[in-house]
Amino acid sequence: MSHKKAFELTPKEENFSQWFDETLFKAEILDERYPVKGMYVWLPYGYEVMERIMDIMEELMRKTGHRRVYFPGVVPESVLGREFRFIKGFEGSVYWITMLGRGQAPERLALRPTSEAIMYEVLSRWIKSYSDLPLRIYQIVPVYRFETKATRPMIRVREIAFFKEGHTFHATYEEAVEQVNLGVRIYREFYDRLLIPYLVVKTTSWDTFPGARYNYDLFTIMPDGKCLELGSVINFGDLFARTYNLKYMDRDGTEKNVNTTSFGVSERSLAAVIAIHGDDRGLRLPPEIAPIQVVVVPIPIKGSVGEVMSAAERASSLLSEAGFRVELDDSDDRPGYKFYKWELKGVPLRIEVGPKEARGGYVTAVRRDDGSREEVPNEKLTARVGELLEEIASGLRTQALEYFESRVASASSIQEIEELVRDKIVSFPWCGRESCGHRVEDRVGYSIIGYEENELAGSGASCVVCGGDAPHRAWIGRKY
RNA sequence: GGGGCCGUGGUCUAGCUUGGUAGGAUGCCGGCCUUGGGAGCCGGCGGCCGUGGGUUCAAAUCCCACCGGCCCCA
Repeated sequence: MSHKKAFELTPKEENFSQWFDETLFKAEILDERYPVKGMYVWLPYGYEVMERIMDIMEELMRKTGHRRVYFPGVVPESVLGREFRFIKGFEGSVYWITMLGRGQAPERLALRPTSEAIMYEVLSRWIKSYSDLPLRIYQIVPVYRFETKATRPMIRVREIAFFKEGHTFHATYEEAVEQVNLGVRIYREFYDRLLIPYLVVKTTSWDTFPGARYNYDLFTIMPDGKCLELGSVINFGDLFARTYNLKYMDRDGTEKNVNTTSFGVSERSLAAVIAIHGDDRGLRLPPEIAPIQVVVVPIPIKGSVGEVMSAAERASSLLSEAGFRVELDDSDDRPGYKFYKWELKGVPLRIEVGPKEARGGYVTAVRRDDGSREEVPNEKLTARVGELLEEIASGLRTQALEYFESRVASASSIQEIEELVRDKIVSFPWCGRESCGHRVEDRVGYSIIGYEENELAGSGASCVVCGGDAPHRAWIGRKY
């Protein structure tokens, strides 16, 4: 490996994994050098981006009637164990606390791998009547999963540091169905605001979360052509309720089971932002989540240091007063060095102020999304910066969509799937029968990611296996 | 889950085959000089060579185990 400068990256196309790891470290998102496998340190800059992402999520959750709570991170085996009924082999991916101080724990305790069991244990005491329903809560906490040898920062981790898990409780199955649809809408809006293209699919019956009636997953496609699951919305019906004794008294005086759902997203949302928008120079952050939206770089030349610095300061404070997040980089480094540094960190807009600008009453604005530059007169500064940030967001969205489109394809026969799936995520018509689904998976060698239900209804499409009427559009491809 | 490769100042790395004073680049600190895409010069700082054990007069180097990382396959 040849030597790289502090801000230099392996080209993204050449080796995505390496590009991703280097970017996380050099842009100061994560420190990967923590000595526990699958766990990473979040650096201030990375934490700030993640906070802004979670702010969007919280805004959406509040708007839709979900309230934030906190439940403990430790659960006794006897409580978690009831869940194992559904989730075979789950025990093997739990972090167990077996010692308490110097002594053996009387009962093993688990670090939460997810919080259904923890919450349901308590909620059976909260929920007594139909008037206690619906109940919608969420929390943002770390969860622990001892799985996969092949850990990867932010994508396959053993400590999910930012797990937003929503849990809802309903009187009827129909309401739970409505809730799941709401959950999908929330996630759509969330990823729309992150400018990330995605696919919403229902998972196949044989790949559905254990203990669930059905679930929807959101996927995006990473630069190495693999699907990344970005979120999941699960309808448990009353299956968990029966295990955890979640009952309520209905209007008619009879006791009924509560219907439950859960839905979660994690720091994978940031992984997608970084992977999809990033380029060979580093991050390209959407303005909404960029900790610094505008960086002002003064370019002092001997003899004009004073006027350049004061023009830069003026621009910086004007923008700051107008509500933009601005950084004036008046450090001692040379301008070129600063350009590379802030580009790596993904700052959407750079304002350059040199002697020409200072004297001419304007600044030079350079966009991170496409590198284009323009002169902005001082009197139009704040208005134009606002417009530019919007243009940058839409530029990023357009580029991301173009990439996404280039990575998907549709097939109408198994043979076509086999050809296309080599470097694409492929859709195909499916009748919905399990045997036909398995047949495709066996032939193609990958599993079905999920299907868009009734997306092809009435189109006359025929199943790639049996040739029968195919109402569903299924998707198949490589997965993380 | 199966197989392979690797671990040397913050970062990247030479040295390991054939045991004998750990070398460079970058970074960091101080100073001078500079600033329109990673400047230059002078001086300085920074290493129990991943951890533990073994072989040996002597281990970064050879052997074993563990921890951590990367790659390929399922």
